[in-house]
Amino acid sequence: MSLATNAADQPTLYKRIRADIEKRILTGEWPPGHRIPFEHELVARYGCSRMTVNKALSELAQADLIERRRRAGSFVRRPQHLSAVLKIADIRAEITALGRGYGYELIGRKLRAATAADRERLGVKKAGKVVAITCRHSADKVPFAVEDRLIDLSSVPDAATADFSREPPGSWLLHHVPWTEAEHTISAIVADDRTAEALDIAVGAPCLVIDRYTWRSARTITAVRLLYPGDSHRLVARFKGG
Amino acid sequence: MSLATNAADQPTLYKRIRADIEKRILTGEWPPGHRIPFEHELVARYGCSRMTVNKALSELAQADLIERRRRAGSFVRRPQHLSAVLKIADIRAEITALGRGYGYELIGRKLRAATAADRERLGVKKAGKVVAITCRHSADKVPFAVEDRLIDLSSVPDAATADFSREPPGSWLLHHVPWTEAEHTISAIVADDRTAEALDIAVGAPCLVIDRYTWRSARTITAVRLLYPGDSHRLVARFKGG
DNA sequence: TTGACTTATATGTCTAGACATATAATCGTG
DNA sequence: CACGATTATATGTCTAGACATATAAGTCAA
Repeated sequence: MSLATNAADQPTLYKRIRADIEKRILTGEWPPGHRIPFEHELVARYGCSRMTVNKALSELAQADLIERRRRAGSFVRRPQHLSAVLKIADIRAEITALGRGYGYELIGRKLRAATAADRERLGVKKAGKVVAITCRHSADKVPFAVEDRLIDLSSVPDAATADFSREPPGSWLLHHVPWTEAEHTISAIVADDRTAEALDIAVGAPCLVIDRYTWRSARTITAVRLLYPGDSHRLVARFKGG
Repeated sequence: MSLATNAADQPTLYKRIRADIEKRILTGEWPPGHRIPFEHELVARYGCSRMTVNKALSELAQADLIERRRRAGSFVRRPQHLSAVLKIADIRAEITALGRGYGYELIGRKLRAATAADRERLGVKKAGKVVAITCRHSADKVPFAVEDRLIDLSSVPDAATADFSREPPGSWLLHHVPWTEAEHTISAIVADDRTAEALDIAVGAPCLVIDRYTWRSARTITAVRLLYPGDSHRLVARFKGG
């Protein structure tokens, strides 16, 4: 005989409040800069305690949809710089997710004392050992990307003995080393002889370049350059915002 | 004579709890999958009420750093697909932020009934009017990007009368139309005659291409293609993750 | 008009409870 | 042993208060 305690409302109250406000913001009814009702007004409107509306508003603030100012109130934030969540998965996962057959080929692997160029690329000052890896990823036997990677062995000693002949270094690192920060730089180049051969495209064809640097608490882990055939591969970023 | 009520701790308690846990996750001390202490344990450790630790844990969950499961506990999430926040600001803001002089030039503007190609590009089915705009952005008098844009007038009627000869359409839209969702596609091409001339680069030089589609609640607003000289311009994405 | 001081107020944080609910673990039974 | 019913438990939500604190707004004197 026990019925739902809250008659016919699926979501919890604070979620309903949050969704109500979010909707008004996204539909433009409350434009950027608009002052949202005060907490005590929402308390009156929804007949709940202040902690409940506070939770709803706090989450909206955490999501950067509104800005809260003491004594002044809460305001709809203006569409911040267009920011997109660019999902760049591990290449193997990316190809597998596309339902295509993943292929991997280790082209070269060298363990050496860091040269001046290596140190500059990794952004470290003192000397140390590094592993340099070149490899190729393919999808359904067609070259998908070539990878040129440098791993700092003082940050990741295990990489010296890891077997990269079958497991791609990106996947290996992802599962062995936690990262805290990274940076991508995206640019375009035209294929030189070596790149053209590796990707099986014409010399002078466009290539998309991703340079990725990964750190763990200010300590460099790896620097990698990925080259994709530019006219075929596409990076897609989807985002939401106010 | 009034001292701080809480002796020598700047941040509030729940923020300290949150920061403590975040640190352990980011340093790898608590790896992905690790169960973090139960709320009642944290309550005992910090000597506070459950609502306080609950607030800390809820925020970590909202930030996708941990996952909370009823009866089971809270767990460190595994590094989701590498996801980067790619900040692609309004071009004018981007150039200004670099401390360079922004220049803008409207190359062409046409108001027309949507052609089949327009409709396909915007992803709409029924006919309607569109504005097609071509323009060029420059930094310190040097071509920075050329823009080729289509605006759906059924979504943004004001765009028909807006003056795009001085204000770039991107900035105008950003300030007049709230967006809810967008998608970027990044690729590389080599410059053809027209592009080479517009960007003042050689024919066959690499170009970075960004195609951006913007919607407002499933309604297409605009489709834009931006072409950047590929060897000079770089998109930088920074991100954090577990 | 300007600057310094005071006050009012909205948000920020916190408590000590309460009941709801999903689900892992246990217990019985066929 | 397999499977369904029961129980224990950690999180989820909520309340009715409390005091802290930043700051917009008002007050008043120079």
